[in-house]
Amino acid sequence: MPEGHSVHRIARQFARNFVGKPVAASSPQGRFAEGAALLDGRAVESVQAVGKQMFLETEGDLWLRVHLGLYGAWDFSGEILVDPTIASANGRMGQTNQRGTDLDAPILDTAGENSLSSIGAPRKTRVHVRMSEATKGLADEGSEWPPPVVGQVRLRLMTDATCADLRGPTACVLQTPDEMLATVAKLGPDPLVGDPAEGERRFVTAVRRKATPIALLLMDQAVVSGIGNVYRAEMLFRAKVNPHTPGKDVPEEVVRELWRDWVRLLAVGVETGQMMTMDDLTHDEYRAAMAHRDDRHWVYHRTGLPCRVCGTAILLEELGARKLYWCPSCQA
DNA sequence: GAACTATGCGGAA
DNA sequence: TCCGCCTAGTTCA
Repeated sequence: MPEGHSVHRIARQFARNFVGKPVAASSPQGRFAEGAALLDGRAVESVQAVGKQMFLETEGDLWLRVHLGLYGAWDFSGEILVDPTIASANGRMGQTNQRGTDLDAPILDTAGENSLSSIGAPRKTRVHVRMSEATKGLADEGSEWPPPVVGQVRLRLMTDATCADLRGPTACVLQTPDEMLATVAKLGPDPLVGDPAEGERRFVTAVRRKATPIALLLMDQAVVSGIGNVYRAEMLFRAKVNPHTPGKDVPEEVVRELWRDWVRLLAVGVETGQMMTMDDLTHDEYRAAMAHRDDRHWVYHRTGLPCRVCGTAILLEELGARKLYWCPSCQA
């Protein structure tokens, strides 16, 4: 479900609230009982997001690899230190509401009064925001500790103050350091991992070597990490590229432009928790666009609606079993 | 309460 | 290329 920005936000939450502390691990649902038993009691040493995957390192050279897939989500509760680089810290991360935002982030106006670039010591909160249907009703029982288990919790990680519940992941496995490195080695560059210039080089090389349509390459996690169906459609529109263009036929300068756009979009997404792809709109224009559900992007989810730029009806087609939205005129 | 949908992906065919 | 995973929100009856 979440694209790369959400996973980076989650990793920051773990960095703030779990790294350096011993963790109690359990699998209330039972499907990760053995893994949880192995993790239980270990200190968390580091956490890292690469693309759509998160890696949590514990003492004893054990790595937890989590991929949220389409449905996965982390719920944080209890006492939470807010990472000053992200908009807010609490609640559900990964799963998003229909507007396509992380539920932990305000829907609107995050760049204004709730400024993200605030400096200073992390704030401490003791909120217990619950957004999903499955977990609602607990907001008034925020003092309960440990939090009651609601729904299918694959893995619960708890320090003495903070609780993180994982539901519905595609992958939740333990790895050795070598296995973890092998997993990362298969992934394309992530703008927030390593040197972005080196990432650009790898991306350009990978794209321009293949005859595969650029729309498929952007979704290929071996080519570039973290881009999902929303960012894919929006990036191609922003670059005015026909989705069917073979990678090798996309001019090198345009490929570089795509990478740099991903660098920008990911940074904004991590800060705000929103996939803000219409950043060149004025504040008022953006507000107006946000006013209607499913109408916050250039082309994503806008089948049949007039293109915001030229008025042509936005097309929907299936490509690689995923829905592709694009403007046949702007992206001719 | 059923049906449908989803920002993903691995494996079977 | 299609299916299944496995969860939750929305829509519709």
